[in-house]
Amino acid sequence: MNEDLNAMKKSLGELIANALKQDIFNKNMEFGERLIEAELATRFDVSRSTIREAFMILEQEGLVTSKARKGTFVSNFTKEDMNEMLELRLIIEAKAFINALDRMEEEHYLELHSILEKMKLEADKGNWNILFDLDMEFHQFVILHCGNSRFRKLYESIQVQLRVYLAHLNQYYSSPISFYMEHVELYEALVHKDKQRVEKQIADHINYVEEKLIRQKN
Amino acid sequence: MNEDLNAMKKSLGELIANALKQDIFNKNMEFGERLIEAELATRFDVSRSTIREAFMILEQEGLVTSKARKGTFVSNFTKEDMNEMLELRLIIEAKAFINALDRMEEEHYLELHSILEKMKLEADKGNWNILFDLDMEFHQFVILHCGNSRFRKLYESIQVQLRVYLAHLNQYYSSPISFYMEHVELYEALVHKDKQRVEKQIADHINYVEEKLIRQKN
DNA sequence: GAATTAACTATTGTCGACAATCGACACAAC
DNA sequence: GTTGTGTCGATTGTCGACAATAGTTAATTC
Repeated sequence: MNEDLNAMKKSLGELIANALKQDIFNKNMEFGERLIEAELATRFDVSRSTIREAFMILEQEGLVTSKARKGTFVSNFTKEDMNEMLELRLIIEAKAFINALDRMEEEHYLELHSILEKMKLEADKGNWNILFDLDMEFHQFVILHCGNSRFRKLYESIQVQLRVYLAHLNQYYSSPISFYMEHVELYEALVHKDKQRVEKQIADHINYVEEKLIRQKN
Repeated sequence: MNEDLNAMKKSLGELIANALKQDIFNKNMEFGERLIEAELATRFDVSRSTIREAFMILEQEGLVTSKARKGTFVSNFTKEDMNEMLELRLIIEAKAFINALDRMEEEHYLELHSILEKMKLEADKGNWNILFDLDMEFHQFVILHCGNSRFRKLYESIQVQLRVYLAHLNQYYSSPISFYMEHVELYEALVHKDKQRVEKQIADHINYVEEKLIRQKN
C-alpha cells in the first residue's frame, strides 16, 4: 500500500501535464497550437524546467510534439493518423482478446458481464459519456487479462489520442443501443471461446468506429 | 534538405543519450543499474538538466526506467519481457508485410533482393555482425513501405530493446546460412504475393528467434 | 536486544539566470 | 523585383544553486 501512496505523490510536472491534457481534451487548445514554455511557466507559477517536464510526459503520450529549437506543439491528428491508429488498435486488440479468451476465469467473465449490464442501462438512457467510459472499461478489462503488459500501455496511448481526436468532432454514434449490442456480440464470442468470431467482431467494431470518424473532418 | 541539416544538429542531451545507449549496448552497464544524475553530469561535463534530457530520450526508447524520487535505472529485461516484445513484433510485422506486399513496386522488390544478395555474401563469410545489420535493413525496408508510420516507430523501439537483451547474451544463431535462408523464404512469399505464406514465414522467423533467446538466460 | 525515533547524507525536484538560436523585419546590392 | 545580409526580439538550450525527499545510520526508549 505504501507503493500506492508513493505513486500518488505527483510531481508538479505531472500535475501540469494533467492540466494541459484536460485543456486539450476540452478543446481549449487547437491542433498544432504552439506551447510556449515561459508563458506556461508564469501561468502555472512554476519554473520552465517544470513545464519541460510536463512536455516530456505529454510527448510520451503523443499529445504533443516538440521539434528541436522550434518549440512544442499540440499534436495535429489527421484522418490518416486516425487510420494508422485504428489499424494498430485492431491488431493489438484482436490478439489481446484471443489470448485473454483462454486466460480468463469464470469470475472474470462475470465481471465483464456486469460491465455489459451497466452499458445496457446507460444505452437505454442515451447517456453517451458514461457509455464511452464503460466501453473503455470493457476493452481494458479484457486487455488487462491478455498476459502482455505492453499491449495495455499501447492500447491506452492509442485511446488517449483517439479521444483527443473525437473531442474535436461534434457528432457521435447514431445509436447507443447498437453500440451496446456490439459489445454483447463481442462478449458472446468470448464466452463461446470462438476465436474466429472474436476476430471478426473486433474488426467489425473498429471498422464501425472508423466509418463514423472518416465521414467527417477532412 | 534544410530539414535534414536541422535534424542533424543534435542537442547535448541527444548526444549524451546516444553515448549512454552505446554503453548499454556494450554491456558497460548492468541491467537494473542506477544512473545518478550528478555523477553523469560531471562525467560528461554538462549540467544535470542535460542529463535529465538524455534520460527522457532513453526512457522513451524503453532503455531506461525512472521512478519518481527514486532515480532512473537501466531497464531490466526479463525472459517475459522478451516474450511480450516478440509477440508484439509478430503481429506488427505480419500486418506490415501483408500491407507492404500490395504497396511495393517492382523497384522496391529489386532493392529487397539486393539486400538478400548482400546477406548471402556475409552469411558465407559467417559475419554475424553485418548479417544482423542487414537483417534490420531487410525488415525495416518492408515496414517502411507498409503505409503506417506508427508501425515503423514501434518496430524500431522493439528492435532496440531486443538488441540490448541480445547484447547481454553470448550465444547467437547456430547457422548463418539458415538465418539467411529464412529471409529468402520471406522474400519469395512477398514476391508471389501469397499472404498466408507471408504470415506463416513471419511467425516461423520470429519463433526461431524466440527459441534461441528462451533457451538461455533464466 | 528490538523497536522507534532522530539526525545525517545522498540524490532528485524545482528554480531563476544566462547563452545560443530562430524568425521576422529592414536595409542594401544587384 | 529579387536576393542576400545584418539586426533585433522572442524563445529554447544549458547552467549551477537551493529545497525537498528517500535511504541510512546513530541515538533513544522500552
